[in-house]
Amino acid sequence: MTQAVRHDAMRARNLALVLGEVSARGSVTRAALAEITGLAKTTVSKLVGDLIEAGLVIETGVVRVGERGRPGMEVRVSGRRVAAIGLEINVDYLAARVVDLSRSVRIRRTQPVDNRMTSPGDVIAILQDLALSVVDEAVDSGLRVVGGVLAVPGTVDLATGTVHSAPNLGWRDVPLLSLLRTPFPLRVDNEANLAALGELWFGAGHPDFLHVSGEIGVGAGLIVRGELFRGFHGFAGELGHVVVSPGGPPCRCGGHGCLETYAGQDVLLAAANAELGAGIAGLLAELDAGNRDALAACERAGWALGVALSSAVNLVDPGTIVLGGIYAPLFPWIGGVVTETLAARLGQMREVVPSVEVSRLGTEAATLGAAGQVIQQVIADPAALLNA
Amino acid sequence: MTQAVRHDAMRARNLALVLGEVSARGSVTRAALAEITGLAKTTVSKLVGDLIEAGLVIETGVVRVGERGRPGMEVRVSGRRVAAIGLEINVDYLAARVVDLSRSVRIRRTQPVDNRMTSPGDVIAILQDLALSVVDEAVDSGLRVVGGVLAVPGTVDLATGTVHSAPNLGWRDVPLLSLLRTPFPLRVDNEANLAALGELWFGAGHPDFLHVSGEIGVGAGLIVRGELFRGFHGFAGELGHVVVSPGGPPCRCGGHGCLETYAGQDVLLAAANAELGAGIAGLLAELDAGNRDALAACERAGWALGVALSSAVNLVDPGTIVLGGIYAPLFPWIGGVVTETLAARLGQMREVVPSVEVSRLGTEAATLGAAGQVIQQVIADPAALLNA
DNA sequence: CCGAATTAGTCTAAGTTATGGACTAAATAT
DNA sequence: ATATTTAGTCCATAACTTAGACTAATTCGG
Repeated sequence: MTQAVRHDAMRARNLALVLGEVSARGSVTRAALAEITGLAKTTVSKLVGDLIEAGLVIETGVVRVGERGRPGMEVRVSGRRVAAIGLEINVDYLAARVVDLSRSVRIRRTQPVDNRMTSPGDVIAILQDLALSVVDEAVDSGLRVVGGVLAVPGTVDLATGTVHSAPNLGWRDVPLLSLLRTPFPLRVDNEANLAALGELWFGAGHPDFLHVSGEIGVGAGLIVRGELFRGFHGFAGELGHVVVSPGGPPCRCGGHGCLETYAGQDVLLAAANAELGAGIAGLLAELDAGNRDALAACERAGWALGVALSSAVNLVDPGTIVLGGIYAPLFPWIGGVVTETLAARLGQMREVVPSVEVSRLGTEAATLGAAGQVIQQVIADPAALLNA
Repeated sequence: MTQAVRHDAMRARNLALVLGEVSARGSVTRAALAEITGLAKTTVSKLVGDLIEAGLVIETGVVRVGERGRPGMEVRVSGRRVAAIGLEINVDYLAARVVDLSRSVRIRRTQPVDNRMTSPGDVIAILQDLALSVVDEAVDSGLRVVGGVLAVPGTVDLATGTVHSAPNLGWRDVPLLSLLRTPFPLRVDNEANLAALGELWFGAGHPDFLHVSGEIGVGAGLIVRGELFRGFHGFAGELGHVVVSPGGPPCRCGGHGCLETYAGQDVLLAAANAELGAGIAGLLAELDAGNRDALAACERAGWALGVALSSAVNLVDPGTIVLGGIYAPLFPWIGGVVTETLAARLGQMREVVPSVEVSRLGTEAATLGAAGQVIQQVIADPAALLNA
């Protein structure tokens, strides 16, 4: 249920409203903010004053808005004080990103580690060192890291920060959060979800799409009106196990003919006769060289993706579809088939078939989404930070 | 974005908070409300006073809560003043229901009309007469009908109230809302969505489920945390066109092997060699008589439903699955297969496979959901009604 | 070059709502 | 019969937002 609204909550909401508009518009004058929000000039001035004092917003300079009259003083979100950290454990690397409140990426750090060969305990130790060193660097440049999120390729219990199952890492029931000691509040979340959020805040721009994360598994994150759809238990978006053909190849989930058995990374590499060790780069080389098996594998994967996505479109009606992860570099070979398959299965029903686009972020999406989530939280409720 | 919060908005939200708790708990004392909401006793008293004055809430009587002390005066939502109307156009009938603010169904009216044989104009005329007569009856018993929603089996543009496409009625681009003259504000919405909402407010009780409406087409409404998920264009929940087998029978949507080609009403009847004219009753008779074709058709439909639902569960992660429409009476013959198919495809991945339940409402779900939506709106923002 | 017009931002008195604590009311326990 | 406990009201106060007066900084017209 909603909470009781007292004077302080009223103020908190208006503070968030103002900061949200400043963040969305880049820079605005107080007068414009009053116009936009419907709040009185006085109120806006006071709220902006508080935000400036807290270091969340800075005055950028005088700008003439209309033809005549006193020019306004524009303000924008300050990137000097508050920052957030995004962490990621993936199959073959650990990564950290620091993003400031204005959504500029301040620090990028990626560290190759074969996490399938390493015990969870060791991975966690390395990750903790990485996080601490990155935070030190951030603090040195005057930033205050107010929080962080850790992206993991698997299902996560958000409340406890426990990894329920991460098949690609070979992890089961690892209480990640309680094993990590960080000098900032940390949460753990699913990599596909965070990648979708990353795309939302740092990529495409539109606030309605289904973001597909092709990795060894295939995940998806659905963004509706700028918000992530999680489902009841938080496991929504398991596109990899949507049915493509019920009599198809057996899948590790127990079913048959899931999308993953057609379009997962390992399957693609195997079907293309590319070296598994070379990863996606090897496949790309084969494709460039015109390897028929590789081309056929992509064709098949694209068709399967189209079939699965047609089910997804019918069920959740996304605005557009963004292909990320390994599908981003493979887009030239699969984009066309996906679009055609989708159109063939949806064209009669819908006036508009969602367009299929490429992600602009590549592998960085999840870490950026992770850090972005903390930033978003500050912008959505700055009062929580001021009063803390 | 959120709106500016002024004193009146603060009051409006607290009013909604109090009324919401009263509605959710049946009857409560002011003291308990203060405890629950966190508002001061004084504030609760004033808010409840306003709600009583507006006729939205009434005092029911003195009740002893604790062991000692002055007994509290309980209040509950009043069903005496405010009511809403739910209307439905379906293939072979028109229906109207009047529901009061306490969610009691006050008037039920169903009128058989073969809407496939009747022009939209004539259908609308009959519906308007029905609506007016029902509202008259409601007014006679002291109710004030504050709004209504009309359920239609097809895709609807919510903003304009235009039926985009209703294949079972044979309608295309009918501007329903602008053709209807009603003495209350009216909206038009999709039947499957409203049926899900009906189940939410008048049926199962839990606030997280996927409600499947089996009719000639197969639709679904997803309820998450008590809210309907609509998707970007408002067309989410088209379960009928989720892929069961990509090489399956051709579907009117242009695709192949959609769920509808296995589990739609007409397909079921045809496969069971039941008379199409007799409708679902005919099929039920055949099943009771042990007709092998009919049993096999149900087996096949249940399997297909299970396959499609496994995709749905992977994508949207519903709390439970509720089977409504024709699947409610057919549940004894399909429920088992659906559950088994679902378990076989999901068991390895998830600890908990959503349970498959029957709808308690049958054909009434959509009209109740329609009226309920208006009631819900009043409870979510009573201030809008007070100030109007 | 100066005054009128225009727009931005601040200051102040007033309005609305919630609150805390004192108060009254109505019951049980001793 | 009195103390204790709980429900609900009353009233002075506090925390916001607001409207409108005011000051500041600019352009326009003569």
